[in-house]
Amino acid sequence: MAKKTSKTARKNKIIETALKIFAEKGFADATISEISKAAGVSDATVYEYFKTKEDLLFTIPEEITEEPAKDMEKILPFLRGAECKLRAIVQGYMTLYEMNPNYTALVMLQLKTNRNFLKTKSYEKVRSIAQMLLRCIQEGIDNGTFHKDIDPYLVRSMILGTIEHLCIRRHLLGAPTNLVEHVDPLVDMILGGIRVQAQPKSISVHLHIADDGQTKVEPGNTAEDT
Amino acid sequence: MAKKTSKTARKNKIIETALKIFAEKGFADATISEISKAAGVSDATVYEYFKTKEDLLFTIPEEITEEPAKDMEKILPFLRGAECKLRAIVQGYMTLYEMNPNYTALVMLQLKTNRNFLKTKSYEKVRSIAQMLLRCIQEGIDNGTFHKDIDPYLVRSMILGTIEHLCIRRHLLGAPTNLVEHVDPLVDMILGGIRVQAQPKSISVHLHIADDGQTKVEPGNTAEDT
Amino acid sequence: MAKKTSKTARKNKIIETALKIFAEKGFADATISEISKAAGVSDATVYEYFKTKEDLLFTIPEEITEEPAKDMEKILPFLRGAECKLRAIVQGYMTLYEMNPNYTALVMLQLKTNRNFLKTKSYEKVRSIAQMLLRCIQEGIDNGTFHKDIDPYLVRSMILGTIEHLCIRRHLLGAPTNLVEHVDPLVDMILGGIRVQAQPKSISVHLHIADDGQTKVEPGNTAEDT
Amino acid sequence: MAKKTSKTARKNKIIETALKIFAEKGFADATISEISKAAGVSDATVYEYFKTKEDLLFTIPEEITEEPAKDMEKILPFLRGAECKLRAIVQGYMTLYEMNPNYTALVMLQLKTNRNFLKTKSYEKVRSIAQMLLRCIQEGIDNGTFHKDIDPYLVRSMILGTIEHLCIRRHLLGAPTNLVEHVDPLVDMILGGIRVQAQPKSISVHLHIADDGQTKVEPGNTAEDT
DNA sequence: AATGAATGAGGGTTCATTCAT
DNA sequence: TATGAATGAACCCTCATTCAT
Repeated sequence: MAKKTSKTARKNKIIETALKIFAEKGFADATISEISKAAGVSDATVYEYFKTKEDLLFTIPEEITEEPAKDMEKILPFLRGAECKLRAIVQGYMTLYEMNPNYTALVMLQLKTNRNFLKTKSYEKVRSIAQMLLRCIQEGIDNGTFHKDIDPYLVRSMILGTIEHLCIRRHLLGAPTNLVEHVDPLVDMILGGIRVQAQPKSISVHLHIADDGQTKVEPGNTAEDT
Repeated sequence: MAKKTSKTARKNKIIETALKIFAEKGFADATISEISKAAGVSDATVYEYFKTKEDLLFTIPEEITEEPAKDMEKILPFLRGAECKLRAIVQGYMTLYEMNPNYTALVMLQLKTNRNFLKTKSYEKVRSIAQMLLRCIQEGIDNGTFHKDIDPYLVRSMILGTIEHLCIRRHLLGAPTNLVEHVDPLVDMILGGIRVQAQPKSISVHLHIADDGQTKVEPGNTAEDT
Repeated sequence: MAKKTSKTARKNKIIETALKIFAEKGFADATISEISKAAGVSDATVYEYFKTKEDLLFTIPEEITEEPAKDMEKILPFLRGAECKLRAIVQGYMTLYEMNPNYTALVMLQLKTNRNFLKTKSYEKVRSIAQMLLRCIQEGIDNGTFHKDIDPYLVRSMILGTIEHLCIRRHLLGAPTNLVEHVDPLVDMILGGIRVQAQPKSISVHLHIADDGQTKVEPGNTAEDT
Repeated sequence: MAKKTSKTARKNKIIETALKIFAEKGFADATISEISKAAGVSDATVYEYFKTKEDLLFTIPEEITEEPAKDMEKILPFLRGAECKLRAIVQGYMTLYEMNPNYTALVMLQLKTNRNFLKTKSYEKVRSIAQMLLRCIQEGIDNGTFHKDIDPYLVRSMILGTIEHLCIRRHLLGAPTNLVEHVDPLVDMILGGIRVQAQPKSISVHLHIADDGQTKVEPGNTAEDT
């Protein structure tokens, strides 16, 4: 009846509500009428903003992914070295997923499943982050940080696959409560698997030559800290 | 009409057909009537064998997973060392998924999504293989092959996540045609990341400067093998 | 629930009911649920027998037209002369429409309007009667009963148009209660307009009274020329 | 926004657009929003001018019929004889319908179908022309031009029914491209069927009994004059 | 006067599931 | 045991219409 809220506010309210309900019950089992009721609008109003139920589904990630993707693009240029960047991207993913459990469930269980999603503008945005990851791996290979003969696509699949697996476990089993704390262990393992000899590490030797003529050699700090 | 086929044969026919159709159209978009028609039975007959549509879905992996799981259990005892076993399990997964695209699509897109599946006998079988993987990682940790401080669950998530990511890519994008050829690159990278020797990659050099003025250099253990 | 009636009986019941309701409220304003309720079946049952609401509509005339069309085909060969046949066909139409007011309303108000109906098997049957009429007019022209230069299509349009106009008036205004009584007036007027000579009616007699007292009678040529 | 057009211009624009769309898609399948968009106004504006969708439909013929009806009323007094007038009216109809295909489709398929239309002011106008036709037939009967025993309503139904049949055929089948060329054939046939001279043909025998004792018989004048 | 925005009301259609035969 | 036949229960979506601005 009354126009209490701005148009975009209404639309966002619908999107938020849909996100919540789609995440909880799954796309197929959620109904528009349930969403509209929860959003405080009528069924018809939902269709004012979204062409179909699926359109509503596909619109959700568009806005959520927008900001993180842009942020990551701003951050990366400030980081030196493929390893740093890679770690940053992984952290970005983990943070995003940890802070948006509903969105995570939606992506993992409803969107990745959906063939039509691949044709979507939303998917383009999602993909853009995945492409940063790929470029970063490629960069590491090109500048000799990573092994020449690794398959960057495989590495990316390892990273994304792991993240997704953790997210799904978390959603369905409640398993790893905390996602971000897996960033370093994960990245370290990945790096351990693709890094060309922990090069610099091997060089750091600390020589302590004592007055007494004794020379004491201590191992360089090569330990990774997790 | 006439009983041309044995009861189990009928049931299997239904399961096979359901697998195909569920994989192609998704659980929600497939209809019982479509499946029954394709299986050459009536709708009602499907309900003779399966309590509900979901029951039919959940029954599918039970039989398919049965044999591979048993095979793996037989094979593992013959293999020495966590690395070997781990490689074998990965190969088992990849082979299973590569040879059964429909089953793979079903697992990746329909079953992993479904909360109810977790309560299923089928899921138990699927889990049993995942548990072998976990035990094998744990074994590596225990006997010093793998780093003490790695999280075996995370490692398993890496392995399974990567496999699943490859499978989904293959299904939706047609991307990696061949799955099995990724076994060694994947396992090697994983091992590179968790193997104990990997740590000391760093070329630790021990300098013993003796009183006698002699300096003795000993090579550290740096062996990496990719 | 219980199968009280045979399958065809059910289908016919639905058709009858639909005929009644479509005729009363119009296709657009009638609802399936209304029809199914009146027919004593469920909505879903209607869709067991008919693919869509429009399919149900189009199926109706098929059966109703079937018999009259066949009857007319049997009758015509027994009639001699285009005029007789034409009169018979008109009587057939009028009788059919007079005895089936609902069907008439359906045809006049719902079907004639509908473009899709033209692609229908039902329409073929309806057309077949109209074609008999056309052939009959053509026959009259060919054998000299009717004027050579009349347009048989126009004549048919006159006949059918008049019939339909009467039917619609009757349905909407209640005007001519009786349709069949218009058969002869209508046909006579039509014949009056197209007959080569107002043949039988005109009693043209030529009297030649000869000198010899003989009176010779010759039939006169009364040909009309338009 | 800006008031670019006068109020009546707006209204007319809506009416014209509605005519077009109703004619093309049918009343039921056309939507207000479609019409308003095509007319360059908002949905709500349509409702400023017309109370309901049906009201809009019913308003359409009012203006279109107005002029032709008045014209015909002016013309008729200049014509002598029922036949002339009848022919003029038929020509009026045919011309109107030939020149306004959308209007014709609307009348034939949407308005004649609609019970509510009968209660409309628009219908009154439409009827007024039909009444002229009736009066003209009656006049012919009264002054002996037409048979005493013909039913003027039936004759009118013949005329209007034929016209309408031709119009519908034209609209749905594209059949007679040209309507006006059917005026004379139609009217001639009608006149042939109802004109008084047709009857006496049969009776008129001219006997010339000559002085010379010869009796000469001449055929009566049965020729129709067109 | 004009409209953007919202919605009530409803309708066609689908399908998993049941049950008498 | 197998199934033809029936349906209850929903759901997505549309649109004429309203009203505050």
